Amino acid sequence: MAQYWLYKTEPSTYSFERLQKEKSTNWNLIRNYQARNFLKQAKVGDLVVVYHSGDVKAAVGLGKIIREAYPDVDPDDPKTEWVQVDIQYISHFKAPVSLGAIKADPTLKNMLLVKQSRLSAMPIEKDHYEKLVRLGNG
DNA sequence: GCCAACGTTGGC
DNA sequence: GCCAACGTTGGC
Repeated sequence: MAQYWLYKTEPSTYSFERLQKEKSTNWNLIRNYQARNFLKQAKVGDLVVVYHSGDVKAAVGLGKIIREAYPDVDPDDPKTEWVQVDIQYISHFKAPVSLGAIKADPTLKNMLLVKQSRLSAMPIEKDHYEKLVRLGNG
């Protein structure tokens, strides 16, 4: 059974548009233990909601895991076992789901995204995933 | 092992 | 630009 994740990115660093153009990418440079532990749990076929932080502040579309966690060696910190996963572009939402809309939704406002704003990779419940897709695709 | 100081992320 | 919420670092 597929799991559902929300991965955050700063679009000036790596945008969802760039993922669309490249079709797939390695999701790397996660340097937070909690987020890394979630990356390690990702399985091929899991679905990922991509969220743009910064100026955009909205869930922008969907991707899926195509390669499970493998080493992401940090030259400045080679002894720590950071990991990356590969993700494939699926689709843009017809309309991005803004943080405001997420906070306004009684179910979605309980997501870790809202409660723990610094976390860059996190699990989301199936209900949350489905609600986000519904809001994004109308 | 504790905790104060500092750094980072991300929303406002 | 500021600040809240964390995470990390380093002195003790």
